[in-house]
Amino acid sequence: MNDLLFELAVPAHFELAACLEYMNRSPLECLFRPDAEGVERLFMIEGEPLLIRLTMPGDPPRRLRASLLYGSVPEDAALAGLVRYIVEWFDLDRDLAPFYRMAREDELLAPLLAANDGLRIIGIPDLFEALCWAILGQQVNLAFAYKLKQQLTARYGQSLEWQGYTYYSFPVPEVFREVTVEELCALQLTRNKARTVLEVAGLIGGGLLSRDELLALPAPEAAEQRLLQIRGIGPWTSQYVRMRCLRDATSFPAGDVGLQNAVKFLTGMDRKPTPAELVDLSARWRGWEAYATFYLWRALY
DNA sequence: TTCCAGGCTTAAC
DNA sequence: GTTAAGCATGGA
Repeated sequence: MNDLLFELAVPAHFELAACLEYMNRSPLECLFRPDAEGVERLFMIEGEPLLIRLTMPGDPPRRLRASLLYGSVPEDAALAGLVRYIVEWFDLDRDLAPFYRMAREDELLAPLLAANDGLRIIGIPDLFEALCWAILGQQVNLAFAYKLKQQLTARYGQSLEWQGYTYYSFPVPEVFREVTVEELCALQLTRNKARTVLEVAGLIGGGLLSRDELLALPAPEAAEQRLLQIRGIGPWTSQYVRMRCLRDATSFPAGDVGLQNAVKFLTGMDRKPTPAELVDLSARWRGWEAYATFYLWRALY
């Protein structure tokens, strides 16, 4: 089966190849499967698995095509939700022209534009997944964060085996209702991470926290404050979620050690810049801090 | 062994 | 409000 599901027009400054290069950064990524031409991802729609492949065929390729590899064509509402997910995943409805105009003149960003032309912030549209990914990534190296995510997903998520490969979807918050901190610690989460994951699962599963609610707040800063009320979620995590899930282009995780290392490397500093120095530096990226960050991260890999 | 990694909390000033 | 110390785990 390889049915056309839908096609989307893509904006200027979008290159699937650049996005795939980013998505391919870790062989331990378990929630999607990128290759040279496209990416595959498992969705669970009303309990039914749906395996999708995204490509950009044609020459010149100007449309993003979603093909159905496994499952049955969803009904209109579910299909619309899937389209929305793809748009948010690749940040397709954002006009990047202003960012490119600014970044082309920027000493630090210009070389990164050239090397990553058409890269967009790869989003994590699902709030629970985004929060968990951020929590798992606190204070550990990325390889280990991917390992934690893989173990959590394999244990509590759903999967589909198709043509010899196992695809996974991230667990929904509800499955953690009876899960204990000890069970998560067995997956190598620290007690703090385990407690925070369960706390967030309870809030989202209980209807006390949602992406829509955060987006409905008057300002991104308000969403950040809401997330900061949760024990185990600090400035970095909430800024990260603003950037990857709430799609706030102005979010700037100044405390991010990856960002610090990228700036150190690109400027030739003999030490990492302090968060305060990064905030000062980011003034010239105003309005596009999250995109600057995402591109700066690319200097590390 | 030491140091670092896409931090957070608590206690002390 | 700001800073320091403790935490906890794997990888280089």
